[in-house]
Amino acid sequence: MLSEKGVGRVTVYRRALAVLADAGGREVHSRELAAAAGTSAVQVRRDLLALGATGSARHGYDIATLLDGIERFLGTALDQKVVLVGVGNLGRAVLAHCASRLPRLRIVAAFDEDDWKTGRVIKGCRCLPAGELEDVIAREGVRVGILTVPAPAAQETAERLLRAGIRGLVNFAPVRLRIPPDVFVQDMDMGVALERVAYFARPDDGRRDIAG
Amino acid sequence: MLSEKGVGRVTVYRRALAVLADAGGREVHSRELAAAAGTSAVQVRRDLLALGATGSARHGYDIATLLDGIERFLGTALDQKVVLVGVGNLGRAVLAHCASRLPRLRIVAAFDEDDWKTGRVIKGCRCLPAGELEDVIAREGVRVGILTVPAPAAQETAERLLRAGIRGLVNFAPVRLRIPPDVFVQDMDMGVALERVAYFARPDDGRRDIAG
DNA sequence: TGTTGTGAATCTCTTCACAGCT
DNA sequence: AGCTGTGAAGAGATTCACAACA
Repeated sequence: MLSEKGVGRVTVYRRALAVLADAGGREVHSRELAAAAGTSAVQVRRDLLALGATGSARHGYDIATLLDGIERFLGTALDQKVVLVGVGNLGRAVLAHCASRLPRLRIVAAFDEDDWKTGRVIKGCRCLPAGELEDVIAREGVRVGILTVPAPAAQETAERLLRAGIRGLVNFAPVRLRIPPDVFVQDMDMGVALERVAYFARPDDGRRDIAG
Repeated sequence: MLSEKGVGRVTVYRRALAVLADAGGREVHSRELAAAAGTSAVQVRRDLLALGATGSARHGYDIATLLDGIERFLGTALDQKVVLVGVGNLGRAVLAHCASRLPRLRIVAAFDEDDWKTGRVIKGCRCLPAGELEDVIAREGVRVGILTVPAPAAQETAERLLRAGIRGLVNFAPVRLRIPPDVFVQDMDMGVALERVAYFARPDDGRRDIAG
């Protein structure tokens, strides 16, 4: 009942609402949420409507009710176990980010090929040899994986994760994964992102019409 | 003449084409490019058409010609100077990634508040005190910035970058930046990404109909 | 036969416009 | 007066279907 993009926006609303609630706020208008989430007020109202929330013309939306509604909508999504594969620079950065900002998504283990990394605790997360990947995922029932391995290892690693039971992936490797469509993949390709920004920020901002 | 999303896809095509060219390939069919880029053959043909490239029914597209066409389309975009602000875990990971995979986007400097980081060379990139940010950007004419600072510093840092002349940003901070619409911003919010994946990978895959 | 090029249809998301409420 | 709720319109992107061609 809510678009794929909409789910992303709702998580942003949740974040903004949590801040407002912490600050002692009681009510919020769609316009404010829109500003916080970087979208329009109409879009906010549509999204909130789509997940059953409702507000009053006088006071807008009740923050506590809204938060509760979003939590109910997201359901078990926010309290899941996660594994991360590839404890390089990026892997460590992601581990740190998750630990400090996403406490409810528990990273049960990080995996790496390098022996000298395994056995240690990195950013509060135990690091295990890649060989134990299947065991841990199956035993813990993990459904979400984060891929921070080098590009050449991405496809093979993804397949291992899928075989072990993973149902959703955040893929930081600059590679398009070839996997069945019933597994949700979110690509985080910083190369593409950077080149896109470079394109739209380029000095020659003149339109190129029909072929250069 | 090409959508915002299309530009992102074209950069992926370019990557795939470079690999094919290195392997000695001469021609490529839209279907192959589609597989490499994770999209459909029709989409590829539309994109290529939009940037003026054309193929033959017999042999598909000529790889060299296509690469050349894409380079001409992207123009100066790929050879730009970039600055990065925030040399934490994530910043270092991004520096390493750029150095190894995006050699043409030259990161002229990384900035950080912490004195013990500045003055050193990290991942092949000189690290300067944040105070020199405006000077370097103006002097070098940098138009692209990467934000890897902590969330609380993101808005203020972004404003400093914009005042100094930055026209496009890759924002890794989990914050919606409030900046003028003529500056291109690409958000790379791993929190949103993870929560979205968690949602679509959740165990309770049952549809929730009209309100819970 | 298999592929490109492309008008038309479709689908999805977003915005507009405004009725209804307080 | 200002906000929510929502049908209708609009804009974009993607897919369908097929003509043209080698």
